[in-house]
Amino acid sequence: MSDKRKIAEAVITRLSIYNRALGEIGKEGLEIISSDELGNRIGYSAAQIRKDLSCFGEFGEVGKGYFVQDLRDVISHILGVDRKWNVALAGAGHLGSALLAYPGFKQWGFNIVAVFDNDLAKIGKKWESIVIQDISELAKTVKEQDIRIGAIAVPPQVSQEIVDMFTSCGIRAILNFATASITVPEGVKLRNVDLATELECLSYFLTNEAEVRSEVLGKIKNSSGEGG
Amino acid sequence: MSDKRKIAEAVITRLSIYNRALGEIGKEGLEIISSDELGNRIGYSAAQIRKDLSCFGEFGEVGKGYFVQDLRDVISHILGVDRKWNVALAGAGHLGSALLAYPGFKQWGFNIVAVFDNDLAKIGKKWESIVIQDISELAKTVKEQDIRIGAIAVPPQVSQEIVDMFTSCGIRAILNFATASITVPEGVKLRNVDLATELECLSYFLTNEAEVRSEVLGKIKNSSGEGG
DNA sequence: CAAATATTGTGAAAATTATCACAGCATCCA
DNA sequence: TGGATGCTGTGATAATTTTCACAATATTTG
Ligand SMILES: NC(=O)c1ccc[n+]([C@@H]2O[C@H](COP(=O)([O-])OP(=O)(O)OC[C@H]3O[C@@H](n4cnc5c(N)ncnc54)[C@H](O)[C@@H]3O)[C@@H](O)[C@H]2O)c1
Ligand SMILES: NC(=O)c1ccc[n+]([C@@H]2O[C@H](COP(=O)([O-])OP(=O)(O)OC[C@H]3O[C@@H](n4cnc5c(N)ncnc54)[C@H](O)[C@@H]3O)[C@@H](O)[C@H]2O)c1
Repeated sequence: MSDKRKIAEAVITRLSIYNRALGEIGKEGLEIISSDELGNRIGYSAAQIRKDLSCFGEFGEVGKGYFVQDLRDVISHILGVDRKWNVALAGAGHLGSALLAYPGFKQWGFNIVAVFDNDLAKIGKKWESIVIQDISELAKTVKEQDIRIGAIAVPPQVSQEIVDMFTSCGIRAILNFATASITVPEGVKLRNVDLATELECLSYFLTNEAEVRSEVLGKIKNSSGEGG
Repeated sequence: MSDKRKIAEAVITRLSIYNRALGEIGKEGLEIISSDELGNRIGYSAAQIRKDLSCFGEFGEVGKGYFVQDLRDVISHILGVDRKWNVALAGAGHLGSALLAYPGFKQWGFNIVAVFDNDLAKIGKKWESIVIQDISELAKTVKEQDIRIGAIAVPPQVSQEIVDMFTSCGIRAILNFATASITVPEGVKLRNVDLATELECLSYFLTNEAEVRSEVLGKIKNSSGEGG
């Protein structure tokens, strides 16, 4: 059942999680895995996994399970990560530098090919082969370098400005680390990495649920936010 | 209608977002705001906001709206952020250092009071008043310093180990930055900050939806991941 | 070979979540 | 004063998401 209905964002998020798990499983040398076993590892139900996959096609072998490598290739293709993406980073401060130094992005196929700041002390400095550019060059560079994804690591007060710069030069996908309420035009996908919200959810849990829940401690549960 | 039913995690996440928006609105000097206007700013429907709040009580004034400061206080209390929380950080590498240097946490009431690593070159070094400790001291320090939240910024391969250390010394709330499939016991809340997943969702969007969506560009939409 | 076992893919049912729509109250305005 | 307006809180309704449960088919075992 792989017709082109609107797929829920939650499905995509889980696909990404399945994909990572499949990578780990592959490294262990396992060639085939059932939805049940995969689910146990990552804390989702077998039915959920099968339903999610069924949005895109039939990839399993009845009575057997899924070929780990094949399923991985399929999911990678669905996610569009069987290619490289060029990423621009705005803000070369503490967080921006950590992101730049992080080899994970490149490994996953997301290349930070340009970095922008407005601090004269930083502009012109190099990180590996990338020279930090003046923020005013953003639009030009985005076009020249075929950049499709923008990452935002500037202070909250200016984050909306940067979003606007990105969207007006054609960027359709933005990863925002600034803790601010920002807005994008329709047709642009924004994902927020919002530490304040993460911590506040933990705080809520500790305040309102932790005691009650801990009574039933013992069983293992999932790894994706619903640990209780 | 504020009885003690199980509240959906999504509600808590939004509460946190409302709270931040209320902070910004307060700074602008506005004293009262309607659910409708608040919703417009952050991309949620007025009904959604009212429903979410109604899980906890009645905080608005009919015909008027919500007192910005009062609602903020109420939400802060619900989230349990009208107090301080002690946080332990495992891993003082690139990301760990950025987190340590980030003043936001303290401002929000989350104090990183202890940092752990297993690299002898790092152990003993100071960041402001915090000395990086050997990871083996984790349990002792967590108890001594009344630490309730653990943050994980170690390499993926060892992240599950650290989770186990945290949970076995009583930590019930964990914020994980390592890109790995990890698991926690029931009664422990885990939130993952998973950049791989974030980027892969963007990649999916660019690959499968961006062109179609961009036809209807123009209208402003919400700021929380559903920008399309 | 037949019976037992494993596992998928998927309709149907259940559960959860979001939206609608409006009664009811407060405020404003003439 | 009284009618128009603005906005909340919520029951009802709609939509979405997850879980269930099983037919269909492959594999293993004796
Ligand atoms: N550091 C963290 O661990 C962390 C954690 C959570 C959230 N954040 C968020 O990430 C963002 C960056 O945090 P940080 O700690 O790196 O801050 P930072 O101050 O170290 O870096 C911000 C950088 O943005 C640059 N900048 C400022 N205005 C700019 C503009 N108009 N155009 C281009 N560049 C500009 C600054 O020169 C600086 O280099 C902030 O919004 C912060 O809330 C950071
Ligand atoms: N840096 C980033 O921007 C970034 C982005 C996304 C995800 N991450 C994830 O965050 C984690 C940390 O990334 P990083 O870039 O800071 O890596 P890093 O290598 O710079 O830092 C890891 C730190 O953990 C320490 N460590 C290793 N094993 C340990 C153990 N058993 N006990 C205690 N400490 C130990 C190391 O000594 C090092 O200081 C990784 O899991 C990575 O996947 C990082």
